[in-house]
Amino acid sequence: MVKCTKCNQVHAITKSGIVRGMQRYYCKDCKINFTLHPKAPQSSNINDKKHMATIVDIARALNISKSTVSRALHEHSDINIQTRKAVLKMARKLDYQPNLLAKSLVNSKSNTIGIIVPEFLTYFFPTIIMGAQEVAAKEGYNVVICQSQESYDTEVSNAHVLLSNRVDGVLISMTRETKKFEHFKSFDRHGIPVVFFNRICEELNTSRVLVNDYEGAYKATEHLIQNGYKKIAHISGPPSLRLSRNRLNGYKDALIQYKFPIRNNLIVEGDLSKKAAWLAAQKLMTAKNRPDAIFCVNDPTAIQVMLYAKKHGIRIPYELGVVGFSDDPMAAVIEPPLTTVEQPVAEMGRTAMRILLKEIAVGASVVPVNELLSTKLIVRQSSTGKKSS
Amino acid sequence: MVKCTKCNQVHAITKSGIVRGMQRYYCKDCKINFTLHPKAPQSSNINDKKHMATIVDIARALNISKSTVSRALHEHSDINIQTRKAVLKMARKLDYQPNLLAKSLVNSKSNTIGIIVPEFLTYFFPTIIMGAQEVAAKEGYNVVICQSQESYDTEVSNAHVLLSNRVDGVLISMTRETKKFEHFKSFDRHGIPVVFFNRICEELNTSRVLVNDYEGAYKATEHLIQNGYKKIAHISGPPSLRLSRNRLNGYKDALIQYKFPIRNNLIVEGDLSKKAAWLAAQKLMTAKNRPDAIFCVNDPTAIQVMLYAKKHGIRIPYELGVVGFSDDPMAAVIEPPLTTVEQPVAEMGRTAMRILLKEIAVGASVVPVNELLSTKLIVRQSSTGKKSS
DNA sequence: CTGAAAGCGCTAACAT
DNA sequence: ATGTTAGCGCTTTCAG
Repeated sequence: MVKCTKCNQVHAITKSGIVRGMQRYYCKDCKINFTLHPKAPQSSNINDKKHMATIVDIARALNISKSTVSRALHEHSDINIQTRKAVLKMARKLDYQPNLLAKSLVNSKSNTIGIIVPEFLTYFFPTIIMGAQEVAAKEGYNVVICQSQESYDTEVSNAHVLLSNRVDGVLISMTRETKKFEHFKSFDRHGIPVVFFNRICEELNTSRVLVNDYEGAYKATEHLIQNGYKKIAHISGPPSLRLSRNRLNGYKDALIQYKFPIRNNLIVEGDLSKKAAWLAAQKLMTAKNRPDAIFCVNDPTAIQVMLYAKKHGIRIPYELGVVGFSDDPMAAVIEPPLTTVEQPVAEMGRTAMRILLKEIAVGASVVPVNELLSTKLIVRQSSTGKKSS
Repeated sequence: MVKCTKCNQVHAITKSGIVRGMQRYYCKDCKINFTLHPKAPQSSNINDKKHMATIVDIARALNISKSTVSRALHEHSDINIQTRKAVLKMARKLDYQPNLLAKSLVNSKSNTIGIIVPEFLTYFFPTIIMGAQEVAAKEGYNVVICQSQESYDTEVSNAHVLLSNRVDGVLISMTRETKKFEHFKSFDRHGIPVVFFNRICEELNTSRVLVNDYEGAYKATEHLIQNGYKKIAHISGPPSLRLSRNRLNGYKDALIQYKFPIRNNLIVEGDLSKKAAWLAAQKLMTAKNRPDAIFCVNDPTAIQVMLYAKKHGIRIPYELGVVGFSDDPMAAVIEPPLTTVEQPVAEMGRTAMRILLKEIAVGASVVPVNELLSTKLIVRQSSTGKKSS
């Protein structure tokens, strides 16, 4: 309630325009115009434990304008060096922390990158994130990480969160159950670049970073063949993911190349989870015509196979050869050590982030790139027992 | 350059106050006042692929005020149900995504929690983060994760980033080299609640979540004693961390309780890293009077000890008993399976986040709580060879 | 070299 | 039930 400065009454006041940004009032009784001046800066506010200093606080303390403070803080063109020093000093004194929310709002640029991964309990995604963060940090970007937990709905909600937080770009590895892509497209609609890695979205024409899954799988299968295994099975990933299909194809083509038959009962579909891996192992090893080797879509799967074999007294590598994919640290520790296809995990994160930051910098829609990193077979003892036995 | 609306000249123009938020100009030549009206909303803007719809776009489209839109979007008190529906429909049509940056700025509340961890490559911290995220998500909070990488400088910079991003609260597990705490105190200075977990800061009077490290270590050591081991060594963590000291004390007290001598040459300080663990194992096992069991400060350390033993043909558990701490998934996979002290890792994250959110909700400085979660000894084969042999 | 003003998108107090 | 206004903290023309 505004009171007249003269009669101190409230009932006869009407507004009468704005002058120099201040509301002007008119008292019908006293017939005067007046403006309410902002209350003197309550010093209580600045001393308030909770108050975070702003550029206005610095400006007031130095009796200069906030524009000058802003410029001083940004080593802007030509600022009086004295002024600059004074501002910097005061900023430190007031423990000034720039409010990036405000800055982002003004600039329509949050300097934040979103990452969506299905999980980060196995070593794979954390390592990718580390690589990505390393590159992002160098360029002054922050990273917010979302876990979709292999759930499509969660992934959709992750996408909204990132959009609402106005991230400048997004790195994505899809869930295994994602079949609709509207939530990804909305990034594009708003001009937010997206780079897929590892589990890419084939329906969208964005940049992608992958390892050569086909080649890795081919080498793994070839290795088993060359080590004397005859009935080589494969536990695959969900066919919705291209990496599953590529690894499956690598496996098949190696068999074909070496004139091995492709038997459908030796190909069991998993979903990359431990549980599915265990069931697949069970299915394969209890069949009449059981395999003497298994190439697994990833290391966690291979490790479940080994645990299953151990539990049932199946000797690795003599009765069963096993090869995995990823070189999970566990692979080197399990007994016998697991042969696996090493992929440059951290490098994948770095590469994806590098591409993304470039797309952000360029701004306009760029031609998507497809980066294909190569793999390397790491031979350990889980796959070398047949020939020598 | 403002041109007079009448004479179209520029030289005689001066400003003459602001009316209804619009700058008013005066042409000295023509002696008229005029206002430059904002150019008609360029419809190009709305159709612009990049443009993100705002409440103003919705308001304009519906010819209502933005407050009404804001209210409709928030199921506010009493809004005409028709209006609400229209707004919601238009919001969907324009693919409206609320700008949380703006919202946070206005509310001085970002609905974001910062987490600082030393690393997230072992399973431990990712699991904690998962637990924390789970609780945060339920309350509508986002989480931004920072890795200090065991570096004090990085940790300081992490703290600044979180402060600048105006997180509403912070969860921290310190680096092993943090000895100064100014960067933590600044959270408190700005009224941002902090909860430490696992690696707490003893100098700060904040809430903390820990497991009963002492008790876990005591049980582990007691277990080794009861299984017939006589010369029980300990590879500890850096004494800067309280958890190291607590585990060390648990170890010592168990020895004392059972009237075992405490020999300083059987206590080797590690730093939780693999490398230090390997060196510690080497130091212990090449000493004249080598131990017949080692209680390790954590599982990664214990695993290095086992790998060292394997490499040098030391048979576990017969010549050397090993116990770890944490129940890392690797512990169950290594051969022989590793006896370890299980701690409720995900629960630790959940508890810490619950406490933090409560402190945020209460607002004022609350009495810090100390949560102590309990541990459980998981007996596997790495520690049960002596008695039976 | 510095200041004044506008505006980023939103909420909320106030006024109808 | 809806509109008006101010302001969150910052950057960025524009005008001296």
